[in-house]
Amino acid sequence: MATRDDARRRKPDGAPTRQQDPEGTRRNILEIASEEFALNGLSGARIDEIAARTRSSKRMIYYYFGDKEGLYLAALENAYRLVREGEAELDTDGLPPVEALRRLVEFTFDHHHQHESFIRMVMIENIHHADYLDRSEVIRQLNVTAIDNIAGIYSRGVAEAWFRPGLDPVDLHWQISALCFFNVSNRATFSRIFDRDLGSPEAQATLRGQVVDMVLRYVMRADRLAAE
Amino acid sequence: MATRDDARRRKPDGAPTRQQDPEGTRRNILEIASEEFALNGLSGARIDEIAARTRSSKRMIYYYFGDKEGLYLAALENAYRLVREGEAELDTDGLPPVEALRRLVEFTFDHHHQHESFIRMVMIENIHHADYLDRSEVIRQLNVTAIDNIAGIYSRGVAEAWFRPGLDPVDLHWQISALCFFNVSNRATFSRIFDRDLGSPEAQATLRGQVVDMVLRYVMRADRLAAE
DNA sequence: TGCACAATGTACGAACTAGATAGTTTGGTC
DNA sequence: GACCAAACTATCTAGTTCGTACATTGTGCA
Repeated sequence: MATRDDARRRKPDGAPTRQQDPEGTRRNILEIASEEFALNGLSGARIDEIAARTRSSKRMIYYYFGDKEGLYLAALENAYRLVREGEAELDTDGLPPVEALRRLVEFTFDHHHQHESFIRMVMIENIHHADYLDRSEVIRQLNVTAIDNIAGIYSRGVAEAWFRPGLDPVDLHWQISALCFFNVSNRATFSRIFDRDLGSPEAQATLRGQVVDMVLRYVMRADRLAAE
Repeated sequence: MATRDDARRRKPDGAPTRQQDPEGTRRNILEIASEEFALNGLSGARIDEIAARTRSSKRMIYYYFGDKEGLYLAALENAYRLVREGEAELDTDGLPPVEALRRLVEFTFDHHHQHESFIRMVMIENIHHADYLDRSEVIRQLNVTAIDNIAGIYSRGVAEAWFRPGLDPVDLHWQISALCFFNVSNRATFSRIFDRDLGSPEAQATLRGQVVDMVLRYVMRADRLAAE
């Protein structure tokens, strides 16, 4: 298939020619818009600035996305979709429960760390009281799988007497998310206030180990822990 | 002392008279500005809107705070000061280490919960990569006491063989903060995605108990846990 | 080949927004 | 009661920002 990499083709005589590429234009706009919104927020991002960085024009933004809010919503949905797709890569089948849970937490920690702009979009969305997420049919459907994964690991762990019973997988997901999310979302203020660079590889390695530890200690039976 | 409650006094003939009250005007502007910034963010908040809600005027905002960023910085410092002052109310002296730590975590959880607009200011500041916090001499000085408190409890706990050794009080503070902060900061998106109202008193009580549990299990020696 | 419609470029305007200018009133001091 | 700095009011402006009107070009299809 002949993909179009360059935005503008040229006629044989060298004069630029308009080229139609709806999908490419749309994608290009969405990419730039996502960066700008993640960086500056909904009200902070500027349509003109987004348009300027695009290979396209402001006219096309309105043509494809309606208005600024429509563009923001599309960027938000895109961020969720990308990240949830990435999560599908995690495979804990066949691992013993404790190892599976450790793996899940490490993966979540790393994944959040690697997708800072997704984290920022979620922060921004929370500033807006999740109003736009609420309007999105798409996003809610994307979030069930994460729970299935945890629930599976947890129930195996309980069955094999490694984990204590009575915990709720959604709550577990909440706790893991809290630690992994905060690591990215509040790094700036925490680093400044306590005068530590929490973004350094060493600091991240330490935090990661502690987060794993914290979750495992929470879930595992006390008698299993004592045996360490 | 004669405090001024009404913004405008009136002459005997009933005509409004201009009244001077620098401190009151400043404080009034700061209050309204804090609300608006916490609600809408730095770029989202409107000077005109703030001025309109004030008992004062736009001119006075510039008179006292220079520009929009100056006003934002003042609001940020105010938020930190208020919350840190509130934290001083916590007293764990005389409590056994485990109870003291439990108390500390519960207090932090409740305190964050009660000061949502502070949390929002910190979120907003993180969106801005803590740039304004960086410019503030005032704020950094406010944050040492929190660590002293934790450090004291922890070292007592280790000495009395309830807590395992080798943990860093700042890291501990990080973990407690992460859980308590996330509870407020991400409530909107989490509630919507998992279709639970995490703001309800019941949900909050559950989460609170789990957070306390999580921290205690992380800090306590395994043999002490097993004895429960 | 020509038609209908999708995709794109250019220019502009109405509303908004941060901030400035100019002048007035107040309360304390000597 | 004259004087002055601080506190305050009313009004204006330069620049920005979202969004649109109108014109033009490309493409699939009858």
